[in-house]
Amino acid sequence: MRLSRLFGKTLRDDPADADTASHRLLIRAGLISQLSAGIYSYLPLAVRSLRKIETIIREEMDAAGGQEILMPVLQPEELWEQSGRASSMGPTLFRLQDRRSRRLVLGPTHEEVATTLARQNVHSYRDLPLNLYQIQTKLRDEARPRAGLIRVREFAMKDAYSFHVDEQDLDTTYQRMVQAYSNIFERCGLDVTVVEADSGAIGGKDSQEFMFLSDSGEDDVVICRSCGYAANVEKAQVRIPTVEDEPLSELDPVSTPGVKTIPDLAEFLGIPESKTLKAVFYSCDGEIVFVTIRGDLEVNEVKLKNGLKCADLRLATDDEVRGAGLVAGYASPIGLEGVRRLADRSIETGANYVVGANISDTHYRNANYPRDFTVDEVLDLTRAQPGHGCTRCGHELRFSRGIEVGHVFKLLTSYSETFDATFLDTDGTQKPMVMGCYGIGVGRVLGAAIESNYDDRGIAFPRSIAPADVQLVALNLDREGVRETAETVYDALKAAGLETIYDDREESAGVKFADADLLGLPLRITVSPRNLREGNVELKLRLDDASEAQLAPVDAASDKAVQLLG
RNA sequence: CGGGGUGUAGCGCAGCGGCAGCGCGCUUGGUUUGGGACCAAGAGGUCGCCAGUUCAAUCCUGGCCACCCCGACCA
Repeated sequence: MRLSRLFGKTLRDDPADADTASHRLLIRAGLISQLSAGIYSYLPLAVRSLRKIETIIREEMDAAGGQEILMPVLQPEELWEQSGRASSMGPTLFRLQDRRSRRLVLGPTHEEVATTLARQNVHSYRDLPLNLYQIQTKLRDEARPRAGLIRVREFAMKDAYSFHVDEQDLDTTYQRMVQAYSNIFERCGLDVTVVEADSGAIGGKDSQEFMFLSDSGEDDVVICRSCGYAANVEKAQVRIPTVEDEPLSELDPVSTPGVKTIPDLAEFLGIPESKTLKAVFYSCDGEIVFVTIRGDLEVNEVKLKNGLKCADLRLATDDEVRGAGLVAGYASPIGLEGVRRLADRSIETGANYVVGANISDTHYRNANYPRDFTVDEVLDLTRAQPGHGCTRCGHELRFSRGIEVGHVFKLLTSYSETFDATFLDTDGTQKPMVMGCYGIGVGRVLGAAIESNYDDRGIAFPRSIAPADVQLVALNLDREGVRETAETVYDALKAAGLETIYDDREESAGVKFADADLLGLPLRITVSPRNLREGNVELKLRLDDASEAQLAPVDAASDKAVQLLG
C-alpha cells in the first residue's frame, strides 16, 4: 500500500473530544472516523487490523471445534418476547417495524436465534456436541457510548453458542473455549485477567469475563494477589472487616435530631460506622424492598437483583419510601411489617447496633438480630470495597478497572427450555440441550490492544494485529537512486511476504517519521540519500530508540526485516 | 435518566451587538530536505438548529438538537 494513495489522513493535533489513549490515537492515526455517538467508520488501516484479529479468532475457534455460521441481525421481536429479554433488555434493544407493521429488533446478541437454529436442526444426541460461532454486527442502544471503540452502539462481535447432552459435556467445551480465549488474547498482545462474573438475571451458572486491566476500563474488578481469586465487583465475594461480639444490651431509644446519614450518625454518637445498620430501599419490579446492611458496607445491587430474581431494580423514590410507611433517615427493620425485608449477612455477626427507630430524629441503640427484628431472607449483598479481604485466603483484595474483551457463560437449559430446543437422548427421552455461549468484542480488542501498546509518539502495534508489518519510508524521493531503491525494497519486502506500507509522499523527513511513529507498525525501513551513499538502508523497530537503528545493504533489506520481525 | 462541559473552515482554537479570524492542514508556484521546513499566491464558513429581542444577532434571551466527560444503566 502506498501511503500517497491511502484513504485516511493523520492529524497533527489530538482530537478535542477524545481523551482515552486508544480513542485519541485511532482517530489521529486515521484508523476510524466517527459518524455519531458510538458509531464509527473503519478506514483501511483499521480494517486490516480487524481482519487480523478476526483471523486469529477464527483459527482458535476452529481449533476448539467451532463451525462458523452467520445469523441475521434482523430478528422478529416475538423471539425476544418469548425469551423475556424484550423487557429485560429494555431500551438497549433497537426496535423497528416492517412495512406490514411486524415488529423486529436489531440483534444485540444472538442467543434467541442460535437456540432456534439448534431447535430446527438438531434432533439427536448424535448431533451433539455442537459449537457454532459467527462474527457478526451487533446493535445496542447503549445508554452511554464512550472511549472510542471501547463502548459503541454498532460493533462486530464473535459470538459462539455450544449445545450439549449434559452439563459435563458443556464443561469440556467451556474449558476448551476458555483456553481458546486465552490463546486469542495472548496472540493479540493483550494481557488479560480471567475474572468470575455475574451471568445476569436470565439463566446461567458459571460465567467468566476476560478483562484487560486498564484505567480506561469501565468495569471494577478485584484480584487477590495471594491466591489468585479474581472477580468482577458485581460478583465478588469478600471477607468483611470483623466486628467484635459482645454481650447483648437492652434496646434503647436515643434522640438524634437531624442526623440522617450513617457518617453523621457515627460521628454524632462517637461510634464507628460498622456499629450501625444501614437501611436502603429499592423498587423491585414495582415492589418496595427494605434492605438492611451493616453501616460500613454498601449494597451490591447485582447480588440483590439476582437474590430477588428481579427484572427491574432501582432505588425507591422518596414517595415510594413514604408510601411504605418509612421515615427516610430513620427507617428501621424493627417492627417493620407489610414490606419485603432482606438483609446482608453482615447483620448476623457483631452486636448492639445502632439502627433507625422509624420515628423522626430517633434511633435505637443495642439492636440485635434476630432478637429485635427479623427479615424475610438473609443473603450476601455486600459490595466489595477497598480494605475487604479475599474469602479464600483473607489477603486484602486489590481493585482495578478493566475492559471486558471477552465473556463466557454456561447458559445451561434456560434458553433451550424456553425455545423447546430438545434432542432425543440414548434413553429415548426428549431433553433440553445444555448450552454455553461465548463472546468477544472484535473492535474492543483493537481498542484495548492500543491501550496496552502505545507511547507518547503513538501506537506500537503488536505484529500479530498491526495493519502491516513494515513502514517503508523514502526520504528525498527526487534524489538520485532513492525512488528506484525504495521501489526495489518495496517489491522485495512484498516478495518476502511482509505487508508493507510505503510512504512515497513528498513530505519532509520529520513528517514521515512522526507519522510512522504515530501509526506504529512494528518495523520502519528508511531509504535515504545519506544511507544510500554506502549502499545501505536503515531498519528500526518501533519500540527501539533511534540509536538502535540498524543498517543493511539494499539487497539484504528484506532478509534483515524478516530477521528483525522474528 | 441525573450532573458537568462543548458546538465558529478538514483538525485545534480565538473573537464579538455593526462586512468572519488565527495556527495547522488543503491547492498552485518556487526554495528546501534525517525528526512535524520556508517564501508567495489561493481555495475553503448557513458561526449546530428554530424562535424572540434589536435598525442590525455568530454575539443577547428562550427552546431544541448534537457531541464529550462523570454517574446510573449495560447479553
